[in-house]
Amino acid sequence: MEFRNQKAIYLQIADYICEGILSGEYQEGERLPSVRDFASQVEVNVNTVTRSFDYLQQKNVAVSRRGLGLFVATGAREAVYEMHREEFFSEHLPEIFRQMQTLGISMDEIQSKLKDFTNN
Amino acid sequence: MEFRNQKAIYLQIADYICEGILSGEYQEGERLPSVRDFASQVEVNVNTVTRSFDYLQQKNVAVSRRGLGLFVATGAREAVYEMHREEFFSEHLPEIFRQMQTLGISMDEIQSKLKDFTNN
DNA sequence: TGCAGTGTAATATCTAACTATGACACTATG
DNA sequence: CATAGTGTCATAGTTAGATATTACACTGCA
Repeated sequence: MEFRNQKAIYLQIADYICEGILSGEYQEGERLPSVRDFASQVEVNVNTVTRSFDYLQQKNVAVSRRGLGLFVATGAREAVYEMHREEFFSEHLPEIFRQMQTLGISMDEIQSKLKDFTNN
Repeated sequence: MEFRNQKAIYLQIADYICEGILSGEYQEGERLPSVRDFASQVEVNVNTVTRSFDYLQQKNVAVSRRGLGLFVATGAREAVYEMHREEFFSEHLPEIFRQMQTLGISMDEIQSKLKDFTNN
């Protein structure tokens, strides 16, 4: 897993898990990999994954059961969907629009790039 | 000036200045506000602005003259333009496309939001 | 020359994020 | 009951970013 500098690693891991939930890779009620498995898999410290897990619980996306593991919460998929949609439209997209204005990039250009993107 | 958590403040200040250069607010060869002016204006420490200035010099966007101030470098506008365009197409846009896929957002929806954006 | 306004440098403190490591409590299973 | 695999807690150390403060070197100008 490759990380970006801008965003905290534990948040990127949480995002990664959320995408797994959206895609259906992780079903509601299903157990997620253990902190230690995750840590070695993405080559990160256990504490960092623990922080991701804490974050997911705080957002009602996951529930931990001591001695058992971390499980996808019921209603998690819808919760994640709403959260990400909200963030997308209120934060990411406006920023993209701003940059398009500043850089003089047209919607046609975006359309063209989208074709390239979906073909690769 | 409002800052985001995700990105370092000194980089956001640098971005702000770069946008001023792109928009023509700051012409090439023109002097930028002093570190102390900037610091009090955006309510940030002098050291943070200094870091922004260092960054801009490192990117060949500005040149400092001791005792005089920081000046927009010749060719800065084109340099900033290329840098931001590159970043936009290789990093921001692909991320947006990924999220569109994950969240099931169509290009029509984006078009519609763009209209809202440009009208406000 | 003196002074105010420049960038710059040095030092110290604080916080968030990440790492390293060890330990503890709980659960299922043999 | 013992053990392996869970989450969790505690401690300590590192780094980047931001702050606070003081001081220095340079420049233009009165």
